[in-house]
Amino acid sequence: MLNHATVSSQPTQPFRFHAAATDHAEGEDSLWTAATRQTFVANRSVYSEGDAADRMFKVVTGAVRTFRLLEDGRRQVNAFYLAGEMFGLEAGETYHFCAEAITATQLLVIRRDALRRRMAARPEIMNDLWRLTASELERAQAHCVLLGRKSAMERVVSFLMSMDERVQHGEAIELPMSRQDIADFLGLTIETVSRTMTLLEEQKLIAMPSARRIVIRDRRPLAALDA
Amino acid sequence: MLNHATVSSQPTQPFRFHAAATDHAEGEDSLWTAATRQTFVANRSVYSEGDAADRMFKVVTGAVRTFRLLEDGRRQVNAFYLAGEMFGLEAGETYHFCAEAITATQLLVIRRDALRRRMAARPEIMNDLWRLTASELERAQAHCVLLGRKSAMERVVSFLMSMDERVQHGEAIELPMSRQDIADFLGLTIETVSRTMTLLEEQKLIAMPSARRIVIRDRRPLAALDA
DNA sequence: CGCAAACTTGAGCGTACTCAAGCGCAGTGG
DNA sequence: CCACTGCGCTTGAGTACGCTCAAGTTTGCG
Repeated sequence: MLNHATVSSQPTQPFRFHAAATDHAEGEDSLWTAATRQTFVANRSVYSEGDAADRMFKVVTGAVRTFRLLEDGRRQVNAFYLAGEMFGLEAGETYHFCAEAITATQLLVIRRDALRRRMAARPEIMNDLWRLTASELERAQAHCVLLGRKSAMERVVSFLMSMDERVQHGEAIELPMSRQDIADFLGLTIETVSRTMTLLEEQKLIAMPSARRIVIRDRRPLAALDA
Repeated sequence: MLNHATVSSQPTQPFRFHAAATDHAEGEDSLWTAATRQTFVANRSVYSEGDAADRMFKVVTGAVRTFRLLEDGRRQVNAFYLAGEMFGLEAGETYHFCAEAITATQLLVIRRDALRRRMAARPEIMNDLWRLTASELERAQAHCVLLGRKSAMERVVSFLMSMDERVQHGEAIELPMSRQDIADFLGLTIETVSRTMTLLEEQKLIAMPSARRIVIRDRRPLAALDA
């Protein structure tokens, strides 16, 4: 049985099953050992809105974005998934989003019928999947607060702090996604994201060795903005 | 067993179990017949953020809002729940939102341990609750698109269309919530909501016999705006 | 090295916000 | 019966934050 005490308390972070579930012989590993591995080049679609939701994924390396498009091309990025994070779990029959690899990406893929078989054998798995859905819900709700009520500066800081927590960071945060991806995630334009980051750099709160590498220089005021 | 084919295809609408599950002797009713009934006056809190999530609710009459507050008083309304709709289901141990009665409201209340007992007896119920969580997730994600990428006009129209579908409408839509509630739901200010509705009225797309009563006059262009 | 894509910067604009006043309706009391 | 009051809503004027359009600049890759 999976460790139920490890549901993330961080609503901005995708759910992960306990990484060190060594005392659970049939824990996480039993789910993903049956999985196949699949490699995607940058910008390759994993699935599209409306596709039959017959698989679930876990990022091994790389990064994935899920998003929705409006008719006129406006895009809302729903979430980014980094190494160790799972996505593509649907209760219904079809996906409600598009998912694309951001960079070269390796995914573990588990078929839904395999999932169902395992659930039949060990009903606790259903509970775990429910909690995964619930943690995605929590994340989406927190994102609504950001999109509905926060300024551009607060959004960008919130994003950077979240990435900082999720990336295994030696010094700098490596951003796999473009400014356009970030903008579409935060409900801003690419120019506003760029300007806001420049402002943070001018205020010496962050450093940008390159556009995709961010170093947090002064955590305190950033955390305050991320209330 | 509940009718699994009835997961709402409308992401903007809270989930309802099939209303006419007459062929399922132990369907929805078996869940809520064990429930107690509780009455709330307008603006009375149902639960607060951080409270132990030990109960789940179903609106009999009235309306409920769930929301989150930031330190400085900014508020994001997550959802409105009308008659027949359920809320307060959490996978974790505490609520992530505040819930308040908007008007005088009657709720069915089911305790979580009762829910757990029923799940133990009939595991399909867990599946139904998972689907309820999943439909809330879908709604939240659709709301992210609205908050991140839609104009004030599109947001207001989207809200009105959603209310129109959910309220059992004879002619007019009766809004239980204030302009402030709507504004905090749509990520706008009260003035913008008011101005936008006035504009819709001037364009003869809606009529407002009173501030809380809205009549859809020309559905076509409104539906186009709600793409 | 050269090109294209990604990112940054600048100038001007527009949508939605802020601040403020006015309106309308329901409830209350003279 | 009607003024009074309070609250919710509307309307107005001015502003600001983030967007649009348009160069530049940097980066990565062939």
